[in-house]
Amino acid sequence: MTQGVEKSLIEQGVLVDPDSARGRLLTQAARLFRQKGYQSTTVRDLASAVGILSGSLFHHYKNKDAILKAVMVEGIHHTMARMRSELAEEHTTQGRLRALIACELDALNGDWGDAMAVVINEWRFLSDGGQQDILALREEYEQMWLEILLQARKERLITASPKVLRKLLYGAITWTDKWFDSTGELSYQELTDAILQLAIKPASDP
Amino acid sequence: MTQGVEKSLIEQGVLVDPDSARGRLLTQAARLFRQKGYQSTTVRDLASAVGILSGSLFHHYKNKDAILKAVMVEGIHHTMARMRSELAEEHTTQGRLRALIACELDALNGDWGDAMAVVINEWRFLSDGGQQDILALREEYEQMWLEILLQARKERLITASPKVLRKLLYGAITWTDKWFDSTGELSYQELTDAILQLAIKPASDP
Amino acid sequence: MTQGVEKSLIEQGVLVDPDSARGRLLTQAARLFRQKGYQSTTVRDLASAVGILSGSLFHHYKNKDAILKAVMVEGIHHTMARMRSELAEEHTTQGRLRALIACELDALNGDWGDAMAVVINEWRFLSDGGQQDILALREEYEQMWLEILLQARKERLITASPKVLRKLLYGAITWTDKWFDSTGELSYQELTDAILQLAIKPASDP
Amino acid sequence: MTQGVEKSLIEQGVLVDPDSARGRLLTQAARLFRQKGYQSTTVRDLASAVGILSGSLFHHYKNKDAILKAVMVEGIHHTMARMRSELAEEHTTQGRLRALIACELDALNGDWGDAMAVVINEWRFLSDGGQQDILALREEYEQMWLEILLQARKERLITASPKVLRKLLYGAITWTDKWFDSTGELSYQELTDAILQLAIKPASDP
DNA sequence: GATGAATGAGTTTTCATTCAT
DNA sequence: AATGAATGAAAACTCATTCAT
Repeated sequence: MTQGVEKSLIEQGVLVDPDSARGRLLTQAARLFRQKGYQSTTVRDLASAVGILSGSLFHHYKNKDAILKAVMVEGIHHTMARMRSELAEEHTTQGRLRALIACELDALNGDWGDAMAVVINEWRFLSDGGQQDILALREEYEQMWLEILLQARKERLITASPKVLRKLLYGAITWTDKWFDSTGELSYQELTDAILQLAIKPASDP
Repeated sequence: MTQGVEKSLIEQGVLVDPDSARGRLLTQAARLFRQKGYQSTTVRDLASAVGILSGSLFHHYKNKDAILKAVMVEGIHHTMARMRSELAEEHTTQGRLRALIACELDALNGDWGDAMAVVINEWRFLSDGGQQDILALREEYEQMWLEILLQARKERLITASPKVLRKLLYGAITWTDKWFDSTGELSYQELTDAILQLAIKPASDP
Repeated sequence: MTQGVEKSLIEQGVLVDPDSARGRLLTQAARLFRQKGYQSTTVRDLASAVGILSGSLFHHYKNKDAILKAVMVEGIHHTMARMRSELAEEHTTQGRLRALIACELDALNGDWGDAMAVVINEWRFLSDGGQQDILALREEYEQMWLEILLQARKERLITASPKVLRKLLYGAITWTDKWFDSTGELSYQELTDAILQLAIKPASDP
Repeated sequence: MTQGVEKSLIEQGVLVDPDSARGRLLTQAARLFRQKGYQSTTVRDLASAVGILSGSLFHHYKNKDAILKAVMVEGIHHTMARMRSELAEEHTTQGRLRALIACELDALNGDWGDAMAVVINEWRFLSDGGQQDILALREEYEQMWLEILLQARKERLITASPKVLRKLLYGAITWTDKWFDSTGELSYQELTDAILQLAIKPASDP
C-alpha cells in the first residue's frame, strides 16, 4: 500500500523515481551531503558521483539549493510513509510509541537514512524559501509524534509534557546518527528499548 | 578557585585573556560561528567584527582553522572548570548528576555558550589535526560524566548502560540549543528536571 | 506589387513565410532581440517563445548567429520593399525626402519594426561573416537615401553634404526608437515634419 | 577651476583619482566596454588590461555592474564639468548652443570619450539600481541643454520644440561615434557647424 | 600590529550546441 | 521535426591567505 502511495506521488511529480537520472542524482546527493556536509560537497562532486559533468546538473535542478530541497522532500516523504504503515500495525499506545522511536532510528539507518540525516543536519543551509516550503511537511510529521505522546500522557505512560519530551527524544534519537553502529555490541532492538525507557515510567511495582 | 585556575591557564598560554585583542576575536568568532556556521563565516566577517581588516587576523592566528580550534579549547576549558566547581558542592549522586545536566545546559546558554555550541555543531569542520589535539580534552570531560553515571548505576538510580545513557543525554541536551528559550514558558529549572527524569527512575513509592 | 516581390523572394528562399515555423521563430526572435538584446536572449528564450525546446531550434537554423542574420535580412528586405513602393508615389524631391524619413521612422514602429531595430542596435553582435553578407543589402538601402539627398542638394533644398546629412539624420531617426511613443503628445506626422525641418531650409519667404 | 572641482570630488569619493589603481581600472574598463561592449568584456579582460588577476578586481568593486556604474559616473561628471566651463565663456545663445554641441561631440572623442560612449551605448546593461542612481546626474545634464534650447526658441533661433529637438540632436550627435573620424576629410569644426545647422534656421536673407 | 592590494585556486552557474531516440 | 539529456567551455564571483609597506 505504501508502495502504491509512493508510486502515485512519483506520478504527481512530488517524489522522484529512484531509477531515473534525477533519482540517482538525489541518492548520491543525499549520501554526499551526509558524508561531507552540504557546503563541502561541490556540484562537481555531485556530478561526478552520477557520472556526468557539473553543468549537466542544472538540466535537472535549477541550482544546488534545489537539490538539497529535493533530497529533504524525498527523505521526509519516505520516512512518513514508513511511519504510517508501521503505526497501522500497532494497537497499544506503548507499542505505537515504540514504533515511532524505531521508525525514527530506522529513518537514519535505512534506505532513506542519508536523506533524513540531511534533513536534520543540513537544515540551516537550505534557503529560506526552501525551508518555508518544507516546514509544512515537517510539522505534519511532528504532529504524528505529538498525538501519540498526548495519548501516552493520558494513559500515564509518560509524565513529562509531550512537547518537551518530543524535543528531548528528538535530540537523543537524531544524535544516534553520530555514534550508533548497528553492527556493534548494542543491538538496534536494545537501543530502541533504551530510548523507550527514557520516555516512559516503568510499570509501577506493586 | 576556578578563577585562579583560569588565570593560571591564561599565563600558561592555554587560555586567552578575554580582554586582549585575541580574546575579543575569540568571543566574536564564537558568536559568528554559532550564528552563521564556521563555513559561512568569512575571515572578513571575523575581522570586521573586531574592527580590523582581514589580513590582520593572521597576526593573531595562523589560519581560520586555528581560530576554530582556539574557540573550542576555550569553550571546553571553561565548561569543565565550571563543572568541576559545581560538582564540588554536591555530595549525593543524584545531586551530582543533576549538576552535570545543569552545567551542560548552562554551557550552551552562559557566557561561553557560543563557544560550546561551536564545539558541538562545528566539530566536523575542525581539521584532523585540530580534532586530535582537542580530543583528549573532550575525553576528560566525558570521563566526568561516566564516573558519575557509573556510580548512579551502582546505586540503582539508573538502569541503562552509562555509556549509552550518556550518549542519549548528550543528544537530548545539546539539541536544546536549537529550541530552548530561557525566556519562554519552560524555565531553566524545569528543563533540567525534565532531563533528569529521562535518566533516573523515580524513587519507588513505598 | 510589393506583395508580389515578397512572395517571389520567399519562393527564392531569401525571405521566410511568416506563417511557417521558421517565420514564427523569426518574429519572436526579432521581438526578443529588440526587447532584451541579442546577447541577453538565450536560445531557450527563443525556443520557448515558439513553444519548442531549445535543441529543436537547430533544425531550423544552424546556430544563434544565423537566427540574428535572418532577422536582419527580413528587416532590411521588408523596409526596402516598403520604401520603394512609397517613393513610387511621390514625385517631388521634398515629397520623396519626406517619404524616406517617414518610412525609416515607420520601419521601427510597423510590423517589421522589431527586426529593423535589431538591425540597428544589434549589428555589432552579428558575426563578421554575417555582417559581410548583409552589408550589400544595407548599402543598396543607403544608396536610395543618397540619391535623393543628392537631388535635394541640386535643388538647393538642403545645404549640407548628402553623406554627412544622411549620417546625422540616421542617428536622429534611429534614436527615436528609444524615446518616441506614437501614442503620446507628439504625433507621428509631427515627428516626421520635425525631422524634415532638420534637413531642409524653409522655403525662403519672398 | 574645473580642476579644483574635480579634485574636491575625488576627495569626496565621488570621482576616482585617475592615477590610482581604481582609476587605471576605470580607464581600461571604459575603453574595453566601448570597444567590445559590456557583455562581451569579461572580468578577465578587465583584469588583464590593468595587469592583475580577475579575482583582484573584486577588491576594488563589488561586481562587474559596479564597474560599469563607476565608469558612467566618471563619464558624466567629467563631461558636465567641461560643459560648464565652456558655457561660461560663451555669451550669445547661438554661441552657447554651439558650445553644447561641440562639448557633446568632444565628450565622445576626448579623454573621457570612452566613458561617455559607454554611458550612451551600454546604458541598458546597467542594473536597475545603478540606472536609478545615475539618472539624477543625467537629468541634470539634460537640463543644461533644455535651458539653452528654451532660450534659443525665445530668440527664434530655433523653431522646433526644445524637447523634441534635443532628442533629435542627441541621436544625431551620439551616432557620430559610429562614423566620424576626426582624422578624415570632415573636420571637427565642420561637423559641429553641420549639426548646428540642423538645429537653427539660417539668418533670414534680407 | 595593522593595512590593503593582490593572489590563485576554487565555487556555482550559464548556455550554445550536439546527438541518440 | 522534435525531444531532452548531456556536453564543455567559459562566465562571474568568493575567499583564505600572503606580503610589502
